[in-house]
Amino acid sequence: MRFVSWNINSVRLRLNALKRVADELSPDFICLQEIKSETTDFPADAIAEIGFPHQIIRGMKGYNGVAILARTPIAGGDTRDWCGRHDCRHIAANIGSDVELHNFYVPAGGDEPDPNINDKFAHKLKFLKEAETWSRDITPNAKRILVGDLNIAPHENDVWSHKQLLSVVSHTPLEVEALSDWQTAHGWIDAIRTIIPETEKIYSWWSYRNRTWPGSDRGRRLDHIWVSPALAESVKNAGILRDARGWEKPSDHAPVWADVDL
DNA sequence: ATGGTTGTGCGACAA
Repeated sequence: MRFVSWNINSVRLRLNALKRVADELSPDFICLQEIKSETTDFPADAIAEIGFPHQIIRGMKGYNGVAILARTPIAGGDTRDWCGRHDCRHIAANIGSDVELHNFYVPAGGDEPDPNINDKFAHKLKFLKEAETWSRDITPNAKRILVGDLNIAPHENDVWSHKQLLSVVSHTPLEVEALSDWQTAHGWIDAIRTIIPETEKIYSWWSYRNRTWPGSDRGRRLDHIWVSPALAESVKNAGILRDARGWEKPSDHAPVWADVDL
């Protein structure tokens, strides 16, 4: 089964790009973040025509919002609010008989990497801590896939310059540690890095704010696909559709994908 | 050090 995770940055604005992702990657499941659409305004029919009639959507006006798209029937999973907010940053589905799929959109965290003066950064850290606790409490042996825009690039080769980004939100040691704690709390395995070694620089996001694409390639790997220990040996391939960042009217994120034997 | 761009939706705010 092929899984795609993509921060689409407005689903209504990028239906054509979504179709292209579906055509070029032929995924079985697509997890979207930042759909920026109320659930009632979600372009469900158009996406059904692309080949994904089965949809679980959690949207709100203007901001955030996540969705899981599937070719075959799926059931709504165990989703919840995080940090006591109804801000549509997580949705889950039960796929097949014994697999959970979790789709996350972690808060970006603002600009200042100090939780004492930046509420957004404090929110990000709290969210990561709650996700860690959740990961420790869920049953240990189930087949699970966790994807999303986690808004953290953990490794040196997940950013264009480790040194220059050490105090930039998304790559600070505090966040990297919090992400690592989340990951180890359940033994989550970084599927993309099981295929593409940490010695190779790979990115999934390039800022709109500087004209770095594709020239100077100042990217970060903010988007992730993790699998539970039960699926450790089941990741067969993975990658990032870098080209999508160069399409007309692109999202600032490229889709990431992984093939998992279920 | 600053500002750079995009999206929602029509004024900021978030990223």
